[in-house]
Amino acid sequence: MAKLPTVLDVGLLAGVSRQTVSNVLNTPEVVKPETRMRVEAAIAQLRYRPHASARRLRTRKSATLGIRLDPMTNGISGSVHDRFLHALTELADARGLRVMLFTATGPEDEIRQFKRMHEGADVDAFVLTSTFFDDPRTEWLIENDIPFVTFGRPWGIDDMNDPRHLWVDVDGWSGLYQATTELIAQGERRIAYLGWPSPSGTGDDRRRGWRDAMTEGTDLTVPDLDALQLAVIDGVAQGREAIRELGEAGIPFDAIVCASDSLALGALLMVGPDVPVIGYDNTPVAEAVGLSSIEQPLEEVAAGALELIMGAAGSELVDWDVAPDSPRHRLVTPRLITRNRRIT
Amino acid sequence: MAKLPTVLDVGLLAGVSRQTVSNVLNTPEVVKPETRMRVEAAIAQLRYRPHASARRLRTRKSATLGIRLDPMTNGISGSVHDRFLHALTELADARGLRVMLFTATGPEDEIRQFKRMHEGADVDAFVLTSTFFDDPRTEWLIENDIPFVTFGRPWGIDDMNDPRHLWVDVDGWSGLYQATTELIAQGERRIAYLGWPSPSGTGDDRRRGWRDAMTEGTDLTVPDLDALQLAVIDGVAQGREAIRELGEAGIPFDAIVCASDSLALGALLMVGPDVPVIGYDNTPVAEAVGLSSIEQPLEEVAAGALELIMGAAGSELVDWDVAPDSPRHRLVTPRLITRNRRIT
DNA sequence: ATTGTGGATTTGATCGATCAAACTAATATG
DNA sequence: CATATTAGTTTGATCGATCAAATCCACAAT
Repeated sequence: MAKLPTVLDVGLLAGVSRQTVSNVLNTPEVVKPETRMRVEAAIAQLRYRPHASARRLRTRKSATLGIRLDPMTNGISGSVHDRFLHALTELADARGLRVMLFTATGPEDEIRQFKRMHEGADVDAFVLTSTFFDDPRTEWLIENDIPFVTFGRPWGIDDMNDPRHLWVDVDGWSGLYQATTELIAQGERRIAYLGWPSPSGTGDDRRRGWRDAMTEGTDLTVPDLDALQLAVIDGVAQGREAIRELGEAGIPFDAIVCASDSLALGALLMVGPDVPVIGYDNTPVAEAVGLSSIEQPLEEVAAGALELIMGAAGSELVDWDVAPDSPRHRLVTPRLITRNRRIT
Repeated sequence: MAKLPTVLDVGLLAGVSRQTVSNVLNTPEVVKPETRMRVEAAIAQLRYRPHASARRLRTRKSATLGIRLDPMTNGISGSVHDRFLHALTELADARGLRVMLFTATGPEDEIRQFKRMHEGADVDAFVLTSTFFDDPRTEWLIENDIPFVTFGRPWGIDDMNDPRHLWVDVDGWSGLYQATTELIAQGERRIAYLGWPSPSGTGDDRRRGWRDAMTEGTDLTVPDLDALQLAVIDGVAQGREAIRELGEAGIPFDAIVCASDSLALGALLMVGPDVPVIGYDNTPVAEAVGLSSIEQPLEEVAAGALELIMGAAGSELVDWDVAPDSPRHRLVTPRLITRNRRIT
């Protein structure tokens, strides 16, 4: 295995010094065009590639993002995180960035990992998913001045407009509002909401979307809405059970909107083909059984995350002193995918 | 942001040289126990962490595995790759290894990525998934002496016992054999096989499992089996259509075993609740609709991959000159998960 | 002819760790 | 007693790149 070429080898061949080679690579504008072309030819001829670790050691940058691989991907909705990961990796790749994975047993362990990877110059920044109320991870990252962006709004004490905390999120309110409004337009009146118990940032947000649409679009009273509003732990069995109980309680309903596809599938298995059901996440399951669902535009979320932290293009972190007016967060709108039920 | 401590700082505090600190970290057995303890105390006090890039520059090792993130294996079975990735990341983490992701537009592009990441000392070794006939990637990696392990047997010209090619795989033959045998034991006779067109390494392997079980366990003739053997592109709609055509052709069947959950779901939507169907991969969809399916033990696959390439423990690549008898491949056995249909 | 200016390029130092060789002191060998 | 031997530790060099400062050079202004 022949020794790999270095900047020096390239320089020797092109008749310039190592630094000029480095300049051609990093700041081409300072090199005279004809010199640059000669160096570029030498680079091509030797098939030179910069040594990533050497560069990182010197620059203290790694052009790498760290992201935790969620341990609890079981269940249908796991695919959301995975699809986000796909989109992120592809878009990062297009910018010359790498994505490094890690796992953690809990928030404290995750913080320990942050420290390790950041100190070792393994990663420049982190992408956090599944943020929750008063998340200790964001707190710690802010204190330690480590760049990061979250997929998910800060739900706790943290000011949503804190400029030190970048975030992208999907407007769950809008998703449920769209779904509910669509059903109302189709003539449904008593539309039930099958969601999760409070407090849950995303869950409460989605529920409000349904409630606002119902208040505006129907003449149902507050007690009516309260009766149609179900809150259970996420899961197919739980969704099914909740709808069964609703029916047994003698509360009539014409349609159901849900906080997840798991719940929606449960509902759907209970009510049969005649009651419209709309899920959330547009998972493969929804597609397979022909369930209408709300699609999160994860490519857009991933693109937003990268833009917030690295700017519109490139692989350098945004310098907030230089670009104080860069946007700090982004809310993307999901869209309703309408399908014809396939379960008979 | 205070300057991070280095080996020198630790040495100064412990009253030893930088090299001794390095030895404590890498070859503790050569350091006198009492010195070692003093150094360890200093490391703890300063919260010293070795700088990953500096170490990599010197050692030319990165303690990192590279794995390609499949381009949106949309559809239900995408979760297999993702589950494998989860298992791999967790097990790698336990050994102090990192997993780095990348994407590629095709085999040639993937080879270009191999080169970049390996030369830049970004990764020590690669894990390949979804190998296919005469895969050019394995060819290239072998030629360039870059360590790798594949999830999937070499299906082409490559000798399965080529010691330069490490692989782990799931015994698809056994999976289908188990499923078919189980159905025969339940009294089914005319069991159809819904699979993919040849040539397909995994597909052909699974089909053979079904055929062998049928030949041994029933008195069906070769023409019978040929009639019951369906080959279509993977997908819910395709599976459904294939079974519809089978019925229309007037070929009777009592049960169906499939090469994937997608096909199985399609079949299941066609035949209704009375015909037993068994899928493959045990995806969330299978769980949700109560479909029996063959589970691939992906944790075991991931563990196997790591053991082949890094030895039973540790984060150093196996040195084949030192350990010429290390195993070169591993075949793990899947198991049948039996469920009660939930689709009514 | 002298000095100044700015563009283009080169040189020396450095990032943090490990390797290879050298050194020290204590023990063993002939 | 002189010389190996060995365990434990230190010193010098190096990995490949980039930063900061120095140098070189052509050309203009005085």
